[in-house]
Amino acid sequence: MAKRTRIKDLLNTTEYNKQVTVMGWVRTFRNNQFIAINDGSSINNIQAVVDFNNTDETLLKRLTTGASVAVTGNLIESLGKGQKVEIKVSSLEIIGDSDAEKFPLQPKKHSLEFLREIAHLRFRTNTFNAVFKVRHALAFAVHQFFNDKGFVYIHTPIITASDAEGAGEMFRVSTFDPDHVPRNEDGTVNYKEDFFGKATNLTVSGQLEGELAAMAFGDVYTFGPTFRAENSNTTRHLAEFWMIEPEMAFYELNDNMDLAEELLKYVIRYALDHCADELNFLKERLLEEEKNKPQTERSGLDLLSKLNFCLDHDFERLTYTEAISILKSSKPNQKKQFKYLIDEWGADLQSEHERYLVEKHFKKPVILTNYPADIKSFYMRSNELDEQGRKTVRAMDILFPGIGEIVGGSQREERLDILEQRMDEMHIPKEEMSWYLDTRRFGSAPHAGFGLGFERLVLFVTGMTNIRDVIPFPRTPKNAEF
RNA sequence: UCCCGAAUAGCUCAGCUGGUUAGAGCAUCUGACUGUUAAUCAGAGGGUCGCUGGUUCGAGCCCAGCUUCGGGAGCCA
Repeated sequence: MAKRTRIKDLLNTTEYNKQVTVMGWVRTFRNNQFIAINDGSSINNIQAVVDFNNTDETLLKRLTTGASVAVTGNLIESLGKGQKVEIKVSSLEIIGDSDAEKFPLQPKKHSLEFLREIAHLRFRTNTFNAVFKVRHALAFAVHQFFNDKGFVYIHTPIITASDAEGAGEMFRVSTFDPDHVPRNEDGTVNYKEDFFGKATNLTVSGQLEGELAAMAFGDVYTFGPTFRAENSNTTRHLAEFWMIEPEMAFYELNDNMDLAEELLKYVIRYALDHCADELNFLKERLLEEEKNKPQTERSGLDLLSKLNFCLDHDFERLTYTEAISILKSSKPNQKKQFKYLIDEWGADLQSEHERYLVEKHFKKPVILTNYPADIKSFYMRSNELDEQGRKTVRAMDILFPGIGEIVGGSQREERLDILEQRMDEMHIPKEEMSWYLDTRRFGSAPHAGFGLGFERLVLFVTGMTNIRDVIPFPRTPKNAEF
């Protein structure tokens, strides 16, 4: 094809009176002469002006919303207000027609629910253009952050045989014909006949494999798709989501927290620096949205202020025990406004409690640490019993306003005997995990890591409120379209 | 999975106490206009009221079940 110039470059230029060719999709065609063209390079359109008196009428009729076009013409300073530059069209070609009666996107506001039903076309809207640009920038920033720090990007397997991670329900991977599953004499499924010769699943976490690599490279991370077959129907859960999981040798819990906070601030700053147009658009969009909400439900800060606030303040760090005592004496607990009242140490925190801490009490991101051992995973590093004889582990959760848990991590238990004891207590089969325990048998070392839910990060940075709107093709219970 | 709510034109919604031919804005189409910014003006077309069953002389409206969607909870990232 002929060379094209990206609209983004033209919008920023001051070099007028030069011949340019632009290819993109028609957003609107106004007044029989003004084509707003978008090619995805910018959230902003370029205006191409057609001389309708000297243009074939049937050609003009084909300038419908969604059609792809190539226009060539002189780039000039715009004669109208609202844009700096425009193209005075000398040649116009419709590359692909778009039947106006059938094309579902109109030059007007659509509900996110409707756009979710046409996720294959929603890329063509301003909102999703912005969201997925920011998503890209964040992903890129993650790699840059770790690469600059000398971390090794490890590709952990997507198909796994281990089912001991306990991170959630798993999707089975099998080539069996579901109508003719081979069985053993006792009626159980004979997985020896299956593709891998054993029962296999889609991964729920790359952590255990990450630990293996960390015991050689020191600092590693994974960034890949993760699958949970939980029947979760919320604005914060996906059956297929992307997770970033760094794992660092010779790290303790504090080092782990430092890294997580640094990472989050780095990628947020990167988005602010590289997606100014997009974030500004999303900010305005959010303000518009909130106009229809009662005062009490509006967020105090606009999107950009919220992100900057996050960069300018240290995350609040406190232990589970400290959190319980704050919650115990909190107003909603005293006035019995919590659905689940806090009375005893050891209870798991409900999201209403997490929200109270983050959104009401501290009003900033919070890192909770040292949870009761009973409510956490087997691999987390045990602390000494506290003065009251209570057992905690070196876990940390980072809670973000409006999102809840965005990071979950811990220092890992590096002592073989204690790890094995914990596995026994929690009925985790040690035989199947022998490869994992080898890390503790041979040159064990203190290490730590965490998982960052990528879509939850994108939610926070874009200000979107439903996780289905920050991944191109969301997979949720009863939904695997496209 | 549980609780709450919703489903009416392509989209966003209205539809009274159950009563004649189900409405509006936007979009679309036709025409006019021609420096517009979600252009404007005039006109036209467009409906199995989510599905199944029930109550009733009569159901978009009431009842039951189902489906899908939204919000919240749980599980978590």
